[in-house]
Amino acid sequence: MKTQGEDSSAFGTPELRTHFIRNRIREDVAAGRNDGRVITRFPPEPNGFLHIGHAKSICINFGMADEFGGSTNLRFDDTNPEREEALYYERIMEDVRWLGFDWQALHHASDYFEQLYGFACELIERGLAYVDSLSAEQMREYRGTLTEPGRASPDRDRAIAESLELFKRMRAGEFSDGSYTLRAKIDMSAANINLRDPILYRIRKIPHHRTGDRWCVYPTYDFAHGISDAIEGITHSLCTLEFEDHRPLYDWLLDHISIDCHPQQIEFARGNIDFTVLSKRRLKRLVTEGHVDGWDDPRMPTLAGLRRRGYPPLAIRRFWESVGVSKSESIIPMIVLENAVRDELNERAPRSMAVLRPLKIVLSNFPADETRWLEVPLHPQREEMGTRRIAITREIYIEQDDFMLDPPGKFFRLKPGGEVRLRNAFIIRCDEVVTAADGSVDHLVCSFDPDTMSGLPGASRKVKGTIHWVSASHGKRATVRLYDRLFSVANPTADRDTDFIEHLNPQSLETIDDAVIEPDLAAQPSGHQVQFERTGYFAVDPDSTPEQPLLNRTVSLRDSWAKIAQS
RNA sequence: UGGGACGUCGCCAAGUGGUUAAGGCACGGGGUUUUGAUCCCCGCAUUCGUAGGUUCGAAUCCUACCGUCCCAGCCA
Repeated sequence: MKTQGEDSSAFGTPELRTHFIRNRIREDVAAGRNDGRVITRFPPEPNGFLHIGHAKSICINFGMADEFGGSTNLRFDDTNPEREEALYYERIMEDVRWLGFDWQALHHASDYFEQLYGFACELIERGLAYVDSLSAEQMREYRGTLTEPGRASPDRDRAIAESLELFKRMRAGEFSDGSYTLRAKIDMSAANINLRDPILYRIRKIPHHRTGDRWCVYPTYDFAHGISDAIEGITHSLCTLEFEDHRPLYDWLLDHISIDCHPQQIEFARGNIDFTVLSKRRLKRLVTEGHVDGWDDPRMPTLAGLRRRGYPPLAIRRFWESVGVSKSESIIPMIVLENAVRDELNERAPRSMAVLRPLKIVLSNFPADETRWLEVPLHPQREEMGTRRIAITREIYIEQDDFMLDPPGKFFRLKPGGEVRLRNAFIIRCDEVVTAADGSVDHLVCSFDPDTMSGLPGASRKVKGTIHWVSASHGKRATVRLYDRLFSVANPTADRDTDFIEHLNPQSLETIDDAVIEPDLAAQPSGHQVQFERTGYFAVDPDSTPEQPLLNRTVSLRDSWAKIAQS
C-alpha cells in the first residue's frame, strides 16, 4: 500500500510524536506478536458523510498500519438495513481516497452474514446463546438499571435444541419483527450492562441494499464487529472511547467461538473541534432542514465540505498528527485546523491579486490608451514556481479597506495626500478624492512615480504600505464566497436545553458578486487553489465557469492589522 | 448510589521514582520583508485536580476526596 504519508515532506519533521497507540503497536511488533504484522480496519457505517472527526480515525487506522508496513481494510459496517443507504458507500470511498489512503481490501460486514450466522449457531450449541421472546419493553425491565442487577428472562434456560430450531425459523422468516431475539448468555447481574445477555440478532424484515431479501435476521454491532475483525485477521482494532465498555463483550465473543484470531481493541478519544458539530445525526439535520446547502456545503465539517472549501487533505492529516492521540476528551480550537491549512497552502498556493470590494483609482499621469505588462512571481519564496503576466492600466481597482479619509496613526495604507506602493508595480500618491452625490468616496485620482517601478533602481524607495490592485479594464468580475464559522458559540451543543440550531451563525456566508480577479484565474479548473495576496486562500468552486468565475475562501491570511485596528 | 475512563501552561500533549516538567497552537517582545502574510530570534508551568502518606528523592507509588465524560437501543 502506498499513500501520501510516504512522500518525502509529508510530515515536515521526520520525528513523529509518540502516543500510546503508536507505543503499543511498536511493542507488539518488537515482541513479534502476530508475526510482526499490523493489520487495521476503518469501519464506517454507510449512513452519512464522513467528517473531520472520522478523518482522525482514518489517519490513525491507516497511518499506524502504514507506519509499520502493514495494511488496512475498509469495511462497511452495514448490519442495520433500517438506517443505511446505498448512496453513501461511494461517497465514503471517495473521501477516504481523497485523504490519500488506499485500502488493502474492501469488505462489508454483510459479506459475513453466513459465517456470522454459523458462529451464532455455535454459541447456541455450546449453551452460550438462546432465543428470547421478551418484547423490547420487557427486555428493558429485565435488564435492570445502572445500580440494580438485571433478572433472567424466562427463556434464558430454553433447551439448546429448541433455541437452535427457533433461530432457524427466525432466519426462515417465520416470525415478525421484534417477536424474538438471539441473546448471548453471559451474566444478568454484571456491573457492565453490555454483559447482561446482550442481543446478538434481531428480526428485521427489511431488504438490505447488498443482500436484498436473503436475510431477515441481522446481527448487532457487538456480534458482527469483533468477529468481522477476526475473520479479516485484524491485529489492532482501533476505535473510539465509547466502545471501551464493549471490549469485555468483544473479547468474550472471540473467546467462545471457533476462530483462531483475536484482535486487540484499543480505544482513543474522539477529537472535537470548536464552533462546529461533529455528529452524523446533527449534520444530517443541517442538511435536511436546509440550514446549509447540502453535505458538501463549504461550511460543513464533512470531508466533502472541506474539500469544496479548499482544505488540502495533507493539511487535515498533519492537523491530526499534530493534535496527537490520547484518551482524554478534548475540544481543539478551529484555529489550529486553520493554521494547518495555512501552513500547507502557504507552501504551494500560487499568488494572485484580487480586489473583493473595489474602489476605483485613476492614475492621472498614466497614458489612457496604454497597457503595460508586468512579469511577476507566482510565489515570493519559491522562484521555481515561475511567473505570471499582469496588466497595469490608467484605471485600476484597489480594496476599499485600503483607503481611509481620516485614518488612525498606525494605518499604513492609502490616505489623502499619502503614498503607498502598488504590489509588484510602483508607488502612487493620492492627489484627489472624488466624492459622489451622497458624500461617499466615488474614486481617487492618484499619480504614480515611474522611477519606483519594480526592477528599477528607484524601486528601493521605501513607503510604509503595499497594497494589492487589479487593472480595471483587464480584471475579470467574479463571485467570491466568504465563509465564517458555522456557529457563533464555541460549543453549540453544550447546553442540553437549547437546540444547537439556535446557535447557527447568521453571518457564516457572505457572497460578493463584484469582486475583480486577474483574468487568467477564470480559466482555472474546479479545485484550483490560490492565495489572493493580503486577503486569503481561495479555491475554485465546482460550479465555477470561465464566464462566471466562483471562488470560495478557504481561510483568510493571519491578520495582525485586524488586531491593531480593533484596539 | 453500579461499572468503565479521564484530569500536566489559555487549547492540545509528551512524560511510567532522580530531566532545568518535551513539543505544537495561542499569547507577548524583537528582526527580515514590495503580502500588516511567510520566515527568523527571544520569552512563556519551582509546577503536574485537591489533601494526606511512602521514599534520601514523586507528575510518576499508596490512600481519601473533588471534577468531567461514557454505559440502562432489538443504533453503531
